[in-house]
Amino acid sequence: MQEASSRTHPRRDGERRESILRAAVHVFAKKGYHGCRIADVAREAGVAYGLVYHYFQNTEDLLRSVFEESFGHFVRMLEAIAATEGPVVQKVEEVATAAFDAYQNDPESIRVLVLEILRSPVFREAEQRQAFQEAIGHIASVLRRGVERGELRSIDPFLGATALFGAIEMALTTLVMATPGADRLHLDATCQRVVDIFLRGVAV
Amino acid sequence: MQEASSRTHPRRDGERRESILRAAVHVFAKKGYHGCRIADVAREAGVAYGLVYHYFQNTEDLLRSVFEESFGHFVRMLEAIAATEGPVVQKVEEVATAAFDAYQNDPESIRVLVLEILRSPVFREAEQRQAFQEAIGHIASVLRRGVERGELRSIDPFLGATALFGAIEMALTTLVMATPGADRLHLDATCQRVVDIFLRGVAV
Amino acid sequence: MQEASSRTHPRRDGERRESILRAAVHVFAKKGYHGCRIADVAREAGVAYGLVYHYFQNTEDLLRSVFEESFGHFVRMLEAIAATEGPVVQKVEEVATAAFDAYQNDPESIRVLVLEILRSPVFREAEQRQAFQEAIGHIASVLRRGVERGELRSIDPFLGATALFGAIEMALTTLVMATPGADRLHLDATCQRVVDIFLRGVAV
Amino acid sequence: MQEASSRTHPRRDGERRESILRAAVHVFAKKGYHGCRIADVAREAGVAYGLVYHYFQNTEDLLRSVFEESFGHFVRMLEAIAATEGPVVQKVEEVATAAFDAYQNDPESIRVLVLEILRSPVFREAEQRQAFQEAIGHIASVLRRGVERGELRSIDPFLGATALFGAIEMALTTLVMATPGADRLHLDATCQRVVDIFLRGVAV
DNA sequence: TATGAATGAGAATTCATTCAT
DNA sequence: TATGAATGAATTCTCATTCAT
Repeated sequence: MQEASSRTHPRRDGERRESILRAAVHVFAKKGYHGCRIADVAREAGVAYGLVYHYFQNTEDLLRSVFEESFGHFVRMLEAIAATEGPVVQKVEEVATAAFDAYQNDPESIRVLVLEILRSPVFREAEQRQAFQEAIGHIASVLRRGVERGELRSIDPFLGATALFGAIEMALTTLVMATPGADRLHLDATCQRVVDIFLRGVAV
Repeated sequence: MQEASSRTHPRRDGERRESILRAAVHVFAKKGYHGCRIADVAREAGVAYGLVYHYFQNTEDLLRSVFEESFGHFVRMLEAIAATEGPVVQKVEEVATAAFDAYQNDPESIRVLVLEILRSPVFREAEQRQAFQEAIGHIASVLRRGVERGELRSIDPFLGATALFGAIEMALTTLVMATPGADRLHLDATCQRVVDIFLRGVAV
Repeated sequence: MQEASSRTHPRRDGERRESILRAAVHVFAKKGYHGCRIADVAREAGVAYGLVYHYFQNTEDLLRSVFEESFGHFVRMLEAIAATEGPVVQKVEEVATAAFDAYQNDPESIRVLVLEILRSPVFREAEQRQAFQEAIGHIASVLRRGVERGELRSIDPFLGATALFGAIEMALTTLVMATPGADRLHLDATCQRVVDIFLRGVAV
Repeated sequence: MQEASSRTHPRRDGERRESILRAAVHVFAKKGYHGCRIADVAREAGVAYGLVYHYFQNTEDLLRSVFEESFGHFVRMLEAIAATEGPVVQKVEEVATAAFDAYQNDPESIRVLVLEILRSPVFREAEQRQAFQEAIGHIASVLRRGVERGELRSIDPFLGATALFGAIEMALTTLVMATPGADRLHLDATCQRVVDIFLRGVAV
C-alpha cells in the first residue's frame, strides 16, 4: 500500500523492525494488548503481515519486545539515576521527573506501558516480573542511601520505593485515563506535588 | 443490578449463579481475564457451559459481574468510610485497612481485581472508568474534609487520594506478585507503614 | 447445508463421529493424507469444521483414528486367524484372502491404508510402527507353528512373514495404482497366485 | 535430464546443485517429504534459500530430482540387469543384491526412496507411476525369459515380479524402520533368504 | 551467482454463542 | 433448568516464491 517506503535499501538494519515495533505500540495504545492483531500491526506499519514473523517469533515475542523497548528504557533511566551521587531529595525528584517526562515526550508509549503491560499476563512470567521488581529496586537503593546518610528517617527503603512508585504510577494512570489532551499543563505541578508529599512523608 | 431470576427457588438459583461467579474469579486468578474461557469457568463450577449463558448474557457480562462483586464491594466500603464522621488520621487508616483486610480475607479476588480488572479493557469504557474515579473520589472527600478542618495541610485532595490509592495498590501488587504465602505476616505492618508515610506527607 | 441430517437426535452416539471418519477416508483417498484439509473433510461429511474438533483433537488425531479404524481392523483379523487352529496352508490362504477381501469390500479404505498410511510420517512414531510389526508378527506366528509342525521347511518365520506381507501389499499396490475399475475381476486369481508362489517357496 | 547449467564453471555449478540435492535427501530422511521446507534444505546445504530456486524450479522439481537421483538410478540398474544375458536364478539374485547393496551403500537415500517417494503423492501423477511400473517391468522381463526358457514354471511374469519386488521392499522397510544400526550384519543373509523363498516358489 | 527481505495465499485451530432436546 | 452438539467468524502462523541488490 505505502509504496513510498524503503523496499529499495535495507540500509539501516532494523529500520523495518523499528517501524513494526512503533506500529505495535500504536495499536496497543488504540486497542489494547489483547485487542492487538498482527494484521493490524502490519497494516499500521505498512508491511505484509508475513514480515512481522520475519522479525518476531510470534505475537508474544512482539509484545515482549515492545515491553523491553519502553519499560527497559525506563528502568535504565532509573538505574542511571541510582548510580550517580547526589542528595536524596534531588534523586527522588529525578525519578519522578523521569516518569513524567517520559509521559510528556511519548504519552502513547507510557499509556501502553502503564495500562497494558505492567499488569498484563506477560507479567505472569517470573522473568518479566523481575523487571518490575528491578524498577522498584533502583528507587529503593536511592532511598537506602538516604537513610544511611541520615537524609531520611529510618524507613524500609523497599516499602518507601513501592509507595513512591505507586503514587507516581497512579498519578500517571489518572492522567492517562483522563480525556486525552486534558491536564497536559499541570504535569509539572502534579509531579512536584507527588514528590512533595512523599518527601515530607519520609523526611527526618 | 443483576435482574434476580425467577423467585421459584431463590436459594438454589442464587447458589448456582454464585458458584459460577466464584469459579470465574478462580479462573481469572489462574489464567487472567483474557485466558478465561467460558468452558473453563463452567468446568470449574461443575456445570455445562450452556448454563453459564442462563445466568449471564455473555462473557463481558460475566466479567462485569465479577467486577461488581469485588471492586463494587470495595468502593461501597470506601463510600461508607467517607460517609461517617471521624478524625482524618483514623479515616485514612480505615481506608488502608479496608484494602489490606480485603486482601487478607480473599487474596484471590484482590489479585484479580488488582491485576486483571483495574487496568483491563473494560476500563476503556467510560462507564467503568467512572468506578475507578469513584474510588479515588471517596478517598478525596475524606482528605478534603481533613484539609477544611485543618487536620491536614493544604494539599489537592484528589492528588492526595491518588497518591494514597497508588501507594496502597502498589504495595498490594508487590504482595500479589510475590510468591504466594510470602509476607503474609507483614500485612499489618506494611499497611501501617504506608499509612504512616502518607500521613506524615500530608500532615500540617 | 445438508439440513436433512440428524441434528434432532444425537441418538446413536458416535453417529456423527463415524460420518466424519468416513468422510476423512474419502478425502484421503481422493487427495492423499497431505492434501487433506479439515475443511474438505467437514464439507464431505456435511458438517461445520468446528465439529471436527469436537470429536478429534486435531488433524493428526483424525488420521490416527482413521488408521486405527482401518489398519486396526485388519490387524485384528490377522490376530483372529493366527489364534485359531488349522493347517498352515489354509492359514496362509486366509491371511491373503483377508487382505484381498478387504480390498474388494472397501477399496477406498485399502487404498488409503496402503498408499497413505502405512508409509506416512505418522509411522515415524514408534507407537504406530508397532502396529506394522504387529501385523507381520501375527503372520510370523502362523508360519512359526507351521515350521514347528513340519508343515513348512525350516525358514525364519519373521522373514517369511515379511516376504508374504510384502508380496501381498505390492500386489494390492499395483491394483490400487491401476486405473480404478480395472482388474477387479482378477482379484481372486491374483490372490491365489501370490499364495501359490509363497507356499511353494516355503514348502518342505 | 537435468538441463546442465552453463558451462562456465562446470565443476562448481554441479557441486552446488549436488550439495543441495544431498541436503534434500538428508532432510527428507529426517523429516519426511512433507515436513521438508526449502529453508531446511538450504540451511542443511549451507546456502541461502533463494539459491535453491536458482537450481530448481520449485519444491516439486526438487523432489522430482531427488527421485530421479535415487529411484532413477535403481531403475537403470534393473534395466541393465534385465538387458544382459544369464540364468534366471543369477539374474534374480542380481536384482535383490542391487536393492540390498543400494541400502548398504546409502541407507538414507533408500529410506527416502522406500518411505517417502514410492508411495508419495508425486506418484499420483501418471508420469511418475510409470517409473514404478517400469521397475516391476524390468524384473518381469527377466522372469518372462526364465519362463520361456523353461528355467521357471509357468507363472505370470508380472505377478511374479510384483511378489519379488514386494518381498524385497518389505524386507528393506522393516530394516529401515528398525532402530538404525540394528541388523546391519544380516543384510546379506536376509537378501539370500528372500531370493531363496522366491526362487523355490517359482521353480519348475 | 548469491542473498535474504518481502509478500500473501492458505490452513489449522479456537471459542463464544445458539439451540434442540 | 440443564446439557452439550453444532456453528462459523476470527486469528495466528507457515512457507513457497519473487525480486531488488
